[in-house]
Amino acid sequence: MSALTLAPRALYEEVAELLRQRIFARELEPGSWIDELRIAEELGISRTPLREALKVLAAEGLVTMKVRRGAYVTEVSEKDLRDVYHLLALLESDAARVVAERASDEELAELQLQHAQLQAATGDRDHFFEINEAFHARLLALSDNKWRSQMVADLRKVMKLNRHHSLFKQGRIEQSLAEHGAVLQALVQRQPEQAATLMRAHFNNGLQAAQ
Amino acid sequence: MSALTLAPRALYEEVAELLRQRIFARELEPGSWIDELRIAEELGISRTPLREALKVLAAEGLVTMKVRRGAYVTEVSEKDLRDVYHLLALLESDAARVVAERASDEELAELQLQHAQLQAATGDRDHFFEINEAFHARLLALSDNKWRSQMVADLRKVMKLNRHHSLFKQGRIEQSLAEHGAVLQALVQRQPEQAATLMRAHFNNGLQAAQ
DNA sequence: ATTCATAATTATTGATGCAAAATATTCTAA
DNA sequence: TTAGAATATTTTGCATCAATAATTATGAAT
Repeated sequence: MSALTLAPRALYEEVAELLRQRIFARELEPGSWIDELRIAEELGISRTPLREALKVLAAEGLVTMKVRRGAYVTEVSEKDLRDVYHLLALLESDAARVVAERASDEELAELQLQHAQLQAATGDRDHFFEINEAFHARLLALSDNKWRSQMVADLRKVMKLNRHHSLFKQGRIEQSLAEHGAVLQALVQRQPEQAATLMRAHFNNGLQAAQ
Repeated sequence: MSALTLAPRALYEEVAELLRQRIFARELEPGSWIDELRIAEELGISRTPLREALKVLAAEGLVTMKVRRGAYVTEVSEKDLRDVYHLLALLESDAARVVAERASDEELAELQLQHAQLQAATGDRDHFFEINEAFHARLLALSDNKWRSQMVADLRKVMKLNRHHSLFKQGRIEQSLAEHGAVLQALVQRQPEQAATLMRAHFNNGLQAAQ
């Protein structure tokens, strides 16, 4: 990949990203033990940067460290998923409230553009999912609180760990699009409480669909 | 400490905790570079567990890693502090709402006991601070969402990084105690929205005092 | 005297090696 | 045949070592 040479990251960062992808792709299954030696050999690296990467993932909640037992892919229970959705609803609805209050007209127009792209992507599930994430990420960025953005990013990673992922359900895509549209309308009309309420509902519906 | 032998942790965990204390004690100042070699020698350990500890602290937000430049103690700006307080208000007020709805009478009685201890500690600033933290931690635990507890714990660490700490201000202790009492009353009277509102006010006042 | 280039020093990053601990296996005894 | 103990193997965790990158200092040229 050419990006690696252009934006040089430390090896442990690269490894952390690769492990994330393997975890989300279920190549590393929740509950399973992560064989340091095997992966280090496979990647042609030493255990040192791999161990540092595992500690980063542990802080994100994707893996769980056990003393003298090594690293395990975190298992996300039904209750965990409910708890995570609860927090995402809380944090992102608050973000929507802030954006409705403080974003510029240009920034809101940008969100509308992204929503239009989302509308055009209902046919391609993976593409829809990608743009959907970008929309939420942009809203977060507009709410201008890097700590919240970081927390939401971590929670979303945990959410993706669970096999019952809302957007995987039939019919959820259309409903999700409609809910996004409603939130967007509230944002554009500068109705903070309405935007927050609709965003909360969006997550509650997502949780319903995931169960 | 005898606890260390009873609950054996990995060395990097011990080191992480020690670094946290040094950071909070301002022995390591915000913005300053962390000399790995020096600290490793000082502690009589190798740099490997120290580096792993630094990555844990980086994930918590206490230190910032720069590529090929090592670790720096995070500098918390005024805006950062406002943003962190905003999130703490959001998360802990929600926790108060949940506790008012779902905690058992015994659990609420336990909180009342802690509040009584807080009342008795207004003379000793450090002691008051300690019990205050325990009260908030207990409330969080009762709200039964480990992801929120983890996030709040991380945010509180960042908050403690800032030199303008609300409880350091004169007169804030008495006000803080009164606000705690009001929250507790709402909890005992099972008024979720009132508890949430009062908790939000508690944090907003804390932020005012910190500036 | 100042600026640019080169060299030297310093510190981070990654690899390798070793010891301790935990688990699995095998052997013996009941 | 099964249970328990001892041994062997596997794997983590820490230390040491090597290499790469960055910064600073020194020297030369304009």
